[in-house]
Amino acid sequence: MLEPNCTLAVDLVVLTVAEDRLRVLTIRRGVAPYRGRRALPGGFVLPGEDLLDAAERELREETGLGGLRVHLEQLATYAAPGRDPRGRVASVAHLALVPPPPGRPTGGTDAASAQWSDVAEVDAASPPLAFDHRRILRDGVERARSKLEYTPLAAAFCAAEFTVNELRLVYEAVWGTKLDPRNFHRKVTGTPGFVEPTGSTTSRQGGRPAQLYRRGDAAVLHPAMLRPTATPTARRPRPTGPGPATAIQR
Amino acid sequence: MLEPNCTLAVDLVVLTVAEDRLRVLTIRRGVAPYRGRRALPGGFVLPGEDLLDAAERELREETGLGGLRVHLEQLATYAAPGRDPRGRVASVAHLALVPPPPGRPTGGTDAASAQWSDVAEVDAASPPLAFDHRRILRDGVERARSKLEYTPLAAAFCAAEFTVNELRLVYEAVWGTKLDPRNFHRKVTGTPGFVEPTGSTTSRQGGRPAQLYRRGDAAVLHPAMLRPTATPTARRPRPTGPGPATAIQR
DNA sequence: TTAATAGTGTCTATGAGACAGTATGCC
DNA sequence: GGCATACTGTCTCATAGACACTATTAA
Repeated sequence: MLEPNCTLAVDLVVLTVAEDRLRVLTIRRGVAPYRGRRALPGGFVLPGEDLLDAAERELREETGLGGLRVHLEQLATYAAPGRDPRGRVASVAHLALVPPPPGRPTGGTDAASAQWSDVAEVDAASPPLAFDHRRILRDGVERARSKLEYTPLAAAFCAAEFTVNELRLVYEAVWGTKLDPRNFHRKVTGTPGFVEPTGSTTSRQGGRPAQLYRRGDAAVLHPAMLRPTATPTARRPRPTGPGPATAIQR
Repeated sequence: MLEPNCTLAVDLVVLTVAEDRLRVLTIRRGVAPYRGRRALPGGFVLPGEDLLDAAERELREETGLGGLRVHLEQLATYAAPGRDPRGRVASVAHLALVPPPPGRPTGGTDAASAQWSDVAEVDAASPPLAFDHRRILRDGVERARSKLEYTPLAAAFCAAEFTVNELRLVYEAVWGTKLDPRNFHRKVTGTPGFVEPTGSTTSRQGGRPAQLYRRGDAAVLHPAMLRPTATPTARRPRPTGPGPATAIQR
């Protein structure tokens, strides 16, 4: 047998979209170190427990998100020496995407007060999150942003049935951009496997009733839903003047 | 202080392209468990050592890849209970992309014989790689494949200066596809920040001398180099017959 | 009716892929 | 010259984005 030399933990970046903003679940630490500080929910991996199971258990225990459909995936591992004053702790961070929670999250055993907060505010908060959780949060948000580009995972932020409009609001909240509703609609319904119509409609928005959709069965999107880029294509200067369009090389 | 409950290790998926094939570095295990089996190089993280440093050290120690430029990034963490019979081991796998090695890799301390092998052969080998290394290898290869799409990382497989042709051979080896040399050339040289001309040329291929390039400074490619898809766009049936091109919906 | 949201059509610019054709080296 | 590789031009189709327009409900 080997001599154990570190403690294995999981931390959770739990994201949702509520009131058109990207939100993250944080807890207030009830014990040292960083007692009283906000932190990402997490905890130690039990003997005989795999990482994803530990993350799922913590999600239930600490956040009271019992029955929700969640998307859960491993994010990255953080094990810098000194990141935890109690000793060598390797934290395997996980990313969870959940639909908007019905009410306030309920604190569990060691989570004094779980709470949804605006991601930007948490990132800029003073004092910052405990440990290296600010970095983990940033990595998680960036992962979520890029996953929305090439997977149908935005639906994980919605209820089981949703309208195209609701899906667009998810994209806008996560990316922090505005999208053209009409082009978005065409793109979503035109990408095979992205969404499936349920056949029923809803008029919860007012206006013409909208079709309801379920998440489709595609694992990746073809074509992808690319984020609008600041430089639409790195804006190569268009040849507008007279003369040959191609510059002489060499 | 906390009671350590696991052992922290790093494993390496070291990939290169040699003779137009994607190759992975494996070692033969000199100690139990899985003694005599092929495995990915790796080892335990030292006290006070961060993960990436451990991976870098193992890369040097175990594989004799001393002075090479390498790209090294964290891949994922594998910690299923029972994955190592010696006890609870969390392996933080890393992905390394290296230029074609000048000679045979030299085995280090506990690596009896490091060796480059065809990725497909290793994946299909019997007996399979030790531990869960087959799964790790697959995840690493898939990561490399998709990273080539949206980053200029293919250049990590090349010498410091390379031709467009050499870069294309990298893509073809990693993706296992053929690419049109002419379109590839236009795309690579037209994507800002992908490659930078050095000004000099080479005629190592025979034929007209080729420009030499260095890796550019872009972190991501705009536009991306997408893998050719089996279904170019999920092939919606093209309207070829007479009559209105758009089918009536509903 | 108006307001509001849902959804379609169409135009333009750009990129992907196919492939003809030109450039420049070595034999 | 012949051949091989490097590179450019051009055509076609698909997609992204802009935006006019139609559809269907509630008040």
